[in-house]
Amino acid sequence: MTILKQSNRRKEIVTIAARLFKENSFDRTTVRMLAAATGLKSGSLFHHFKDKEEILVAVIESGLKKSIETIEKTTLDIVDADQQLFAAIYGHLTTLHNQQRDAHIVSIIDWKSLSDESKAHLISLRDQYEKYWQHIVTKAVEQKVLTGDPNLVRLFILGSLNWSIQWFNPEQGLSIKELAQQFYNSLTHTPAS
Amino acid sequence: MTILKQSNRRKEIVTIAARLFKENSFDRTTVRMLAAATGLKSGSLFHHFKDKEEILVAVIESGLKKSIETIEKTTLDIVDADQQLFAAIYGHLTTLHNQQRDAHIVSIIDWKSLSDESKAHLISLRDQYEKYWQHIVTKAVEQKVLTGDPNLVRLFILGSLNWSIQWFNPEQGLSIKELAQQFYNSLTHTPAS
DNA sequence: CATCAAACCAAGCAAGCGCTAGGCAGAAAA
DNA sequence: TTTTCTGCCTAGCGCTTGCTTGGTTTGATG
Repeated sequence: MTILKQSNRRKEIVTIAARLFKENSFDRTTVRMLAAATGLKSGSLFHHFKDKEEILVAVIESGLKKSIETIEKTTLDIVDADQQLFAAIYGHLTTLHNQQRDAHIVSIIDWKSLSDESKAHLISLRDQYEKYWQHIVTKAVEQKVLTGDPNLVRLFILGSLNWSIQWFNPEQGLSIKELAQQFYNSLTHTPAS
Repeated sequence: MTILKQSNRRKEIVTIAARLFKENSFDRTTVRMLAAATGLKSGSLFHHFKDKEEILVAVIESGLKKSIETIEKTTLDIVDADQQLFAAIYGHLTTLHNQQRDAHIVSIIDWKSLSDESKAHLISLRDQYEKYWQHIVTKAVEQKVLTGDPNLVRLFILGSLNWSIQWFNPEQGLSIKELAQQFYNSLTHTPAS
């Protein structure tokens, strides 16, 4: 609201902050660590952000926006419910583990560190993202690809995917696409090829 | 190592700490908050624990032990793979959301705040718990109740269940048992009754 | 060249943090 | 009765934290 034009410097800081927040969590990342990583002195950060929390908000916001962008691009022009479901799974795992990964991961982990005001703004973004999922899951249930209350099924699936940040490492073993395939198969009871 | 006999006072502190850690996270819970909640002065806590991290370790340990106890009691004498799976799901959700809930939740959230030495000890406990799950899932796959690589399927399921701490509230709407049932149905594609 | 705002630095403050040291009361042990 | 031990308090130390203040550099613009 204050700074309309997102300066490049700001974006750089957000990118670096996302990485540090992911590695250490928000609370354990000090402004001095952020300063060192960005090549600034600690005080100079507050020229770009009014306080530390504003950095976190910017990080989470960027991650959520990227996720929304991804799910729009990769699912909106698919007709079949099962293919659409797979695309959504693959897209979600990609934003988590690969492209822009850091930002989305932070949005999953550090909600607790946010003040109520900041939360309200970000929750509406998150809701927007989940609406896409809701639509996809509902269609999949109607066409018997999935079973159960769409609302709960959506929560089950997203939880499962989000949890992968705890154990999945794309640099060893499975690729992201393979993981998505395995996940889709288990979910829909499709036998392995 | 120092205190072999677990004093009652220690257990009380662990219980209260579990609640606070869950509400605020470990990092945002100060020793002064712990002291206030236990009715002690902040310094007195260190008569029972050598440092703050030892309190976290004790909390997580108690939560994991409770989970192991629960899965043993509720699944070990069941023969059918599908019933065993349901019991494990129900048991896990129970330790998360009801009985002793705070402790297990903390073990899910606050791994990052642990030093490497503390982690090693707790991971072996967690592995022990997951071995039970591995066994149950493997059997379920063999009997076509579930589909896919048992290792991955286990991670999918536990992730999904753990994620429920982000959105599920047993005091409004669904009961824990109903949630478990819904989850089981979606997972196995069992049509709703 | 002069101007001015944006971007940064140097220095440090106030508050809060985990934790320690030393002492004291009361019960148990000798 | 004296000693010992446990559980707690009082007081505060040393350090780190997020953030502020006042001044300096830089680069674009008239």
